[in-house]
Amino acid sequence: MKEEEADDAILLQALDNGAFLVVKKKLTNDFVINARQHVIRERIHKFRKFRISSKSETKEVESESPSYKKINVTAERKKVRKCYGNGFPDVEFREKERVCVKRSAYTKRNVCDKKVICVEWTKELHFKFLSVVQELGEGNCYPKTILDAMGVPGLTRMQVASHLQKCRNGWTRKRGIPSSSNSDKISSDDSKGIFKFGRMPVVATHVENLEDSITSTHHATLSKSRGKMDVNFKNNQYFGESSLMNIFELENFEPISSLPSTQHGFIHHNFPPKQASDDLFDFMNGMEGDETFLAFNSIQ
DNA sequence: GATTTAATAT
DNA sequence: AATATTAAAT
Repeated sequence: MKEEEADDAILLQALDNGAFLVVKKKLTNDFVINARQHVIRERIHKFRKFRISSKSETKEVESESPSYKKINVTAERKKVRKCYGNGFPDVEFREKERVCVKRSAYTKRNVCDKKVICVEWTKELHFKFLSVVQELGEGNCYPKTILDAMGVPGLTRMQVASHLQKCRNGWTRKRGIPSSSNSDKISSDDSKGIFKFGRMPVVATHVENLEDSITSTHHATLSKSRGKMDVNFKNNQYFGESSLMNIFELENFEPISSLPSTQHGFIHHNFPPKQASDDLFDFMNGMEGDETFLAFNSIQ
């Protein structure tokens, strides 16, 4: 076997085992910078649509690609007004969280971009969810109950509710409720209407789906051209910044344009460039193993 | 008034 | 597709 083929075999094996990032040893600072740029680029991409040009009434989308469109802001405003009414706040503090969540794209200045913080329902988190749900049993699965039982620090009730909704609907958010549910509810016990709320999701199905989903999404594609890039990302969601963030155990971070404020207890939320590079470098070099390739997994 | 849920927005 | 957010229902 040629050396290159052997390398590919190892790479593929690592990817099959769930690695989302494969990096050649020995790490160079160039790589770190490169990786970081990927993160930055994605971050920019994520927020660029919120950037508003103050002069024209168009929302500017700055980019190297020509495929970005300009969006009529007034039309958008109408839409927003329709959704939220006239006096909607553009800043909202979530329950019990110190995280400031900004909503919608309409501030006078582009001073702050907004960040909607999403919880990633990792395998671990979902399993915890499932075990709690099973413990609670049919008829007792309320978002709040589940949330309390789970005991996960930053998690909110709404997030649990959202997840619960998806699980109940067969891992989707499609409209129609399973046809059987109505008849079950009414026929089996109508005295209290107990079955109406607190419904338990169908656990077995979801475990299956989850496994499938995870394994499939973690098959990164090997790039044919070697030497160019040592990182292979399949898609933004699983191989992008959130994965990198997981490595650092960073929960959330702010858009580039927003500023410092190092929260107590949290590692740089604003992710200063220099610091980030150094951290990544240290982290990866500190890893065990002396193989040609080093692979690690975002979901363990 | 708080929570749950379905529906919808992002 | 996955999650957040809203608005109606309880």
